[in-house]
Amino acid sequence: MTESESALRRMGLRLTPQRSAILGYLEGNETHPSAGEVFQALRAEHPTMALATVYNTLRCLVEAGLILEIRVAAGEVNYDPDTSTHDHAYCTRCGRIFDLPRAAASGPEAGPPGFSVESVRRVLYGRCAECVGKQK
Amino acid sequence: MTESESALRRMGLRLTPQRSAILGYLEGNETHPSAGEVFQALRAEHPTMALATVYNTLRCLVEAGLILEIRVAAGEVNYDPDTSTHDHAYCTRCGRIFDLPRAAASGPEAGPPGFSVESVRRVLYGRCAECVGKQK
DNA sequence: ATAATTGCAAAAGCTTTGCACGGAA
DNA sequence: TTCCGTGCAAAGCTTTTGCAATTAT
Repeated sequence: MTESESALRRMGLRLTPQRSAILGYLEGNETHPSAGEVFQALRAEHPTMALATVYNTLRCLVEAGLILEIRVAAGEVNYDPDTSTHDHAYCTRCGRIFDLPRAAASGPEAGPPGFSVESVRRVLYGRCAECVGKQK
Repeated sequence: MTESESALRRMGLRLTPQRSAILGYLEGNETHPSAGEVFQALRAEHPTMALATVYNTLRCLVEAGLILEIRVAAGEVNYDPDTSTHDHAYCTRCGRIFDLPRAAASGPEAGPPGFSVESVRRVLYGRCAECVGKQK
């Protein structure tokens, strides 16, 4: 059983084949897939898995703190299995999301008066190396 | 004619009553409304305005650089008439979005190798003063 | 006059929900 | 055995699109 799987159990969640598959796909995955992409990727190996199950599972995993959800593009939520502190760079042409180490001095984390900060997200928007200079 | 309106003209866009109304509603608005909220707010004064027009107009204004779109909550895009450099704080309980001045030292703005940065967004997630301590 | 823009309605995505069956513990 | 989780289908939302009629320039 992987570390993530035992973490699931610790959260009081059952370990089903579907959850194993989704966790296994996310593990070490740096593509920041959306729910739909996870579904497509697992379809070959798990033809009966429902898209709703993918959504349900991803929500569970987020609530359990095993993965992060990131919102950089309109119309979809992407998931990141790396829960350590880091930033993201989003290419506005190809849509890819890159991980970035967060610099030590990334600014004060103070909100408005009385605001209790739980997490800080930082996203760089621009063109990735492959898309720089290309039109449209 | 307001500054925003002449800016519209400069972009080669026509100045319609609907666009004036939307610009007027956004001007100085600090609530970061979604398209649906803009539509609801203008409904009384402009009963014939279509929701699609609101969406079209907001997209125009974003492309013209007159407003910013911000994505902090799932399922909707919010708009910010303040295009100056600043950050946001999002209350995960009540959903309100607050403006934050961006500190001078807000970290390096370098992406992956070859990445050309166009803009940087920073969001603090947490509980606002009114929601801190409240349950759920 | 001309072409952009609107309103309306339909459609397209993404995501959630209800419910009966099936499987993990 | 228990009841959580799955699959399926339907519904909910936000957003986009097609097209005829309207209107800014």
